[in-house]
Amino acid sequence: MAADKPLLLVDGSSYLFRAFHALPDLRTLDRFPTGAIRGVIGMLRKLADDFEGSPVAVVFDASGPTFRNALFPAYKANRPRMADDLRVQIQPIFDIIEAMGMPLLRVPDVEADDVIGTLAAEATRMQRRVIISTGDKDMAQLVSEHVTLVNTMTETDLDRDGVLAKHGVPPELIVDYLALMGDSIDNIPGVPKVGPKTAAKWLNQYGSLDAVIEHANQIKGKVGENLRQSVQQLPLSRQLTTIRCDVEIGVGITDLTVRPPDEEKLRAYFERYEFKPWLEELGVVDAATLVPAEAQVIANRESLAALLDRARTAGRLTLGIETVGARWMDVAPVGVALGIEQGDLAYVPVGHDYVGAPPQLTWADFVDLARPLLESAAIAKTGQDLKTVKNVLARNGVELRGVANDTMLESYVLDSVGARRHSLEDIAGKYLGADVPAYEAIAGKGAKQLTVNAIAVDAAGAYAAGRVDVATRLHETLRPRLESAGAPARVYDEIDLPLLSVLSRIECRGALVDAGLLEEHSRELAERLRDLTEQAYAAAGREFNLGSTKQLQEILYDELGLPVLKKTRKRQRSTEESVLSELAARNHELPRVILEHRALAKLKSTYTDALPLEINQRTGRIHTSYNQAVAATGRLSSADPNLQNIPIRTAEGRRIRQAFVAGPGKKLIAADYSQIELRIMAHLSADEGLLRAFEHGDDIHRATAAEVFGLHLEDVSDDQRRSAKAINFGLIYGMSSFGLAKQLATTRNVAQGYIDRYFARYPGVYEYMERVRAQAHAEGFVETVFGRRLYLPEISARNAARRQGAERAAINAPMQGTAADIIKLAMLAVDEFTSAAPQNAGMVMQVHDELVLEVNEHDVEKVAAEVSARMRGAADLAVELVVDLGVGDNWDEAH
DNA sequence: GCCCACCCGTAC
DNA sequence: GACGTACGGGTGGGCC
Repeated sequence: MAADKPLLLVDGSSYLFRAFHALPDLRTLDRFPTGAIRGVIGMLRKLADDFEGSPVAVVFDASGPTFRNALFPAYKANRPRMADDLRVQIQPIFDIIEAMGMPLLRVPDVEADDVIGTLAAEATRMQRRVIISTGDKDMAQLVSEHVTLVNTMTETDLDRDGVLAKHGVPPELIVDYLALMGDSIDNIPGVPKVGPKTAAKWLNQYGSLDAVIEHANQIKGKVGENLRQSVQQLPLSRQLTTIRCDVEIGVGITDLTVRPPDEEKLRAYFERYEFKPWLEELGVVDAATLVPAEAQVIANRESLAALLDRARTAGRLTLGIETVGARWMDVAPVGVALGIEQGDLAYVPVGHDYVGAPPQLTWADFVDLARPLLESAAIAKTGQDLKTVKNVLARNGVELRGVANDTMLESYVLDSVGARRHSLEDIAGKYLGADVPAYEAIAGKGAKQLTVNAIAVDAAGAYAAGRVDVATRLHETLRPRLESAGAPARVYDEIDLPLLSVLSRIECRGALVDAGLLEEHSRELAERLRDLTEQAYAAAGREFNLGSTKQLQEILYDELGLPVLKKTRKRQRSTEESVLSELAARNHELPRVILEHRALAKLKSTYTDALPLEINQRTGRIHTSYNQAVAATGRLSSADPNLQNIPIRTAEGRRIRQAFVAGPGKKLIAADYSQIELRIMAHLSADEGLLRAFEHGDDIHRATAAEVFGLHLEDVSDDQRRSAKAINFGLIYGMSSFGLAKQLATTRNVAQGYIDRYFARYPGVYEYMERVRAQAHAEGFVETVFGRRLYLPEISARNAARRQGAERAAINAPMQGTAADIIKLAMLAVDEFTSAAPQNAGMVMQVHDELVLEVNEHDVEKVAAEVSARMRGAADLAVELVVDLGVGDNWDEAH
C-alpha cells in the first residue's frame, strides 16, 4: 500500500438517501427501482478512479439502535419509515460494492460517522492524508490539516478554510454550532429560532458553546429567552452531534486495501439492474449484436447419445420443437432443438423431407434415446411455452416431466401487461434487447412461405437452436428478477408453473362434443334464418346483407329515418343490441326482426357451424388451448376454439351446451364457485355488513337490495333484486353512475342515489375502493391476495378517460385476479386427486369460476365430494367459499 | 387470397 | 367517454 496515497472514507449512508431522492425514478424493465443503486455505485466508480491506489472504506450505518439512542431515546425518532423502493436497493448496493472489491464497513451500535471519525483519527496519528466523501455537513467537524471533505455528487471540496467560509465557524466549533441549531430530521433539540447565522454569530462572539451558555443572560430578545430555556439541553445535543473518533470497529487502515473486482459478479449485477454503459465497459457485447447460434446438427444415434449424456450430467435441458401442422393436436415433429448451456446447442432433424435432404434420425430413434431424459423429473426443462412442447410430445408418445422454467410464464408473472405479448420475440426484445431469429428469414413470407420440413437442415437448425439459446438467456435474466424483492416468485413457482402441466392434461383429454346434435341445430337455424331474412327484406323494403352493420345503418337511419340513439367508437351510428331493443320497443318492425336474426346467426356461425369443425378426427373430441399468458388479471383464456364463451343465458343457447357430453359410461360434473368475486370483495374490504350477509348464507343480491332500499329481506321485489345485482356487478367492475344508469335503464341521478346508499350501508367497501385507488396511484400496481401484480401504466395518464379506465381496472383486478388464483389452486388440488386414476375422472374444461370434469358413472359421488371439498379448500378467506355442483349426461344438464 | 380494423356479441 | 377480462365471426377495405 502506497503510504503517500490518501485514505478514502466514503459515507455511503449519506449518499444513499441523497441519490434516492435526487435522481429520477429509474427502474428496470420489470420495474425494480434502481435510482439509488445507480447513484451510489456511480459515485463509487468515480471515486475509485480518482483515488486509484488509495485504501478505501465504504461505510454504511448498521441496522438497529446505536449508543445515541441510549443517550437520548428520541434520537432520530422523527425519521419516517424508509420507502420500500429505497429499502430494496440497499442489499444490491452492498452486493455490488463487494463485487467491486471495495471494503464495506457496517459497525453495530455506532453510526457510519463514528466509524469514519475513528478511521480518520487513526490516519491522522499516522500523519496520513484523509479524504472523506460525504454529503453530510456534520462531517465538517472532522476537517483538519490532514482531513478534507469531498462531496462527490456536487463535486465540491471542503478544507479548513472551506468550512469556515461555508459555515462561518472553524471545524472545531462545528459541534457547538450544530448543537445550537439542533436538527429536526434527527430530532436533536437545539435553540428555537436559532439557525446557522445566529449560531455562527454567537460562537464567533463568545468563542464556544460553553461560553455562549455562560453569557446566556446577556443575550436579548426572544432568542435570548429561548437560549436560556435550552441551556439544560445543550450539552446533550452537543454530545449527540459529536462524531466519536474512538469506537471499536475491528479493522484498521491496513485492512482497507481494494481488491480486484469480481467481473463475473459485476456483469451479473449490471445485467440484472440494466446498467448498460457499465456493462459495455466490462466488455459485454450487447445481446442484439451477438453472433447467431452455431448448432451442432445431430444425425446419428452416437452423437445424440453423447449429447444426452452431457445433459444428464448437467441435470438440465432447454428445448424447443419444430413442427408442421396447424393445431398442436395434429402437428408432426420435424426437428428438436436442445441446449445445455449458453452457446452449447444442438439440432436433431427428424422430418426434413425436401429433395436432397440429408440422412436423419427418425422420430422413433430420437424418442428411443431421449425418452429417459424427457420423462425424468430430475432433469430440469427450460423453454418458451413448454405447455405446447409438452402437448406435442404427449401427442407423439412422450410424457414431458421436470418442467422447471417457462420463459413465457416468467415474463407473464413478472409483468402481465409490460410486454406486448409474451412471445419469445417480444420478451427477448424487452429483456435482452435481442432480435430472435425470424422464421421469415429462413422460410420466406406470404403464400410462398415454406413449412419447416421443406427448409434446409442447417438453416432450420440455426433458427431453432437460436431460439433455444435465447430462451436459456432469457431465463437467466428473468429468474433473478422474479426472485428480487416484491416480485411474486411464489405465484410463478406455486401456481402458474405447476398449472402448466395440469392444463396440458386437460387439453390432451379434450371435451367430447356431439357433432350430430350441433349439425342438426345448424340446419334448423338455417331454416329460421331464411324466414327472418325474408321478413327483414319486407320490413326494409329491399334486400340487403343482414350481417353488414354498414348496410343496416343506411337502411335504419337513412331510408327508414329511425332516430340515432347511439354512436360507435368511430362515430358510426350504432346498431348494437341495446339500440335495436329500444327501437323495437318503439314499435319498429325491422329492428325486432334484426334482433332475432342476430341472435340466431350468432349461434350458428360462432357455435353450431364452427364447433363441429373443431372436433379432432382421431379423438372425436375438442382440444382447446388455454392461454396462460394473455389476460392482464391472471385469468386463463381459451382459444381454438374458445370454450369459455359457450352460451348459457337463453334456452336456444343452452342447446349448444347440450352438445357437450360425457363419454359412454361417464357423467359430466360441473362445479362452480358461488359469487366468488363478491366473496373476495368481502374478504378484501372486511366490510362487516357484507361479511355478515355471507356468513348468514343470504342471497347476496337480495341482501344488497334490502340494504340499499331499506327493506326486510322478504319484502324485496324481483325488480329491486335485479337492480341490486347490477350494483354488485358494477362494483366489481369499478362502475360509474352513468354505467349503472345505462344498465338499469334509469337516470343518472337515480343510479347515483343507489350507489350512495350502497356505500353508506357498506362503508368498508367504500374504504377498500379508495384504498385500492390510492395504492394504484402511489405504487403503479395493484395485487391479488396471493401477490400476483397488475401494473397500471396509465394510472397517471394525462388523458382523463385513460386514467379513469386504469382506475377501474385497478378496482377490478384484485377481485378478478384473486378469483383466478383461487381456481388455479383448485385445479392443482383437483388434478392431484384425479391424476391418481386418470381413467376414472379428469377435468375437461375451466370457465373462470367453474370446473367441468368427465367422470366414470360409478365414481361420480366420490369424485363430486372430493372436487367440491378441494375447491372449497383452495383458499382460506374471511368468508367461506361455496361451490355449487351438478351432474349430468351433458353440460347443460350438469348445471 | 391474406391481413387488419371495426362492429358486434358470447362468456365470467 | 361513461363497467372489468377475454375470443371470434362477418364485413369491408387495403395490399400483394
